Amino acid sequence: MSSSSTFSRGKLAKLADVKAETIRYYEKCDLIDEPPRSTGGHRIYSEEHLRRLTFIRRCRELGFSISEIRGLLRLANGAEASCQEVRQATQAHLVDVREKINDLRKMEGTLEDMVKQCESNTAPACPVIEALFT
Amino acid sequence: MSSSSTFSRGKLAKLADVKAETIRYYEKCDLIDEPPRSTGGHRIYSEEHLRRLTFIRRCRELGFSISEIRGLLRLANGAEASCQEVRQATQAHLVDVREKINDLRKMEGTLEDMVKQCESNTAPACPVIEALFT
DNA sequence: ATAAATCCTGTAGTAACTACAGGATCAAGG
DNA sequence: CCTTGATCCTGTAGTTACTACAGGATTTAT
Repeated sequence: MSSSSTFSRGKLAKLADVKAETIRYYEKCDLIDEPPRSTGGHRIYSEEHLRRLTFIRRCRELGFSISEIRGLLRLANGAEASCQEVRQATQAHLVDVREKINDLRKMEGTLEDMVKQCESNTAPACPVIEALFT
Repeated sequence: MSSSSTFSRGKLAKLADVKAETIRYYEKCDLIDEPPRSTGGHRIYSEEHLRRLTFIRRCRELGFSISEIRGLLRLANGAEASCQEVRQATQAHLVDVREKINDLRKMEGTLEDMVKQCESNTAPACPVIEALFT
């Protein structure tokens, strides 16, 4: 049933679109299991590792922290009725993301004002610098 | 002319709305000058330090990095014709901020979709988790 | 068989702080 | 003046999520 390809760390990195060193880091963080080794000590990864690593990368792209991902992985591998918990975690994270957007919008507005002030300025001194000091 | 109050580190921290330890950190980063010391070795800050620290805090609130602030402080203390350079630095930073907002908006959209999928789900398994694995 | 590519480990560096430990000093009250 | 509690001193280590070595060993390709 399951194709049973195996990969070196570098190959897995390419397939999952993650840097090779990052894989070692995720192992240290207990996000991915220690894989079996070759006789020479090289890590040998499976399709399952690839799946899991892809999941982790997607979550990181969505801004989940390592410990949040740990939680999601627990839910993913746990009992079936995890959908509600996943939704709650996602919603909580959504709140964070929206807060960050709000903060950045405020910054954007202020920076826009600063640029405008600079543009309309004819005096020798910079009014923006002055304003920031006050 | 200039009132010449002096402050301890803790007092300065409160006045500038910055943590006391952060002041020491900024000194190590060369953002603020080493102040004179009391006979016992305690730092003695002046109004000028307060002005500068306030400037730094404002900039941090606008998302400027320490090294960007170093640049702005150079402009602020330098020759008069710095307004154009300040505008350029601010505009460059504005581009960064807008990029971050865009990224976060994308995250927001995806997270909203995930929550919706979770809400309309009646199956035992969570479709979101599945999707992230694929 | 040999050379190039990849892998191994452990450690240190990044940004911008924050949090100690173990003392010394300062400010206020008695 | 003296005590006591608050604050200050230094240096170091921790935080997050990686990234980048150094100095070898192993694997892969020719």
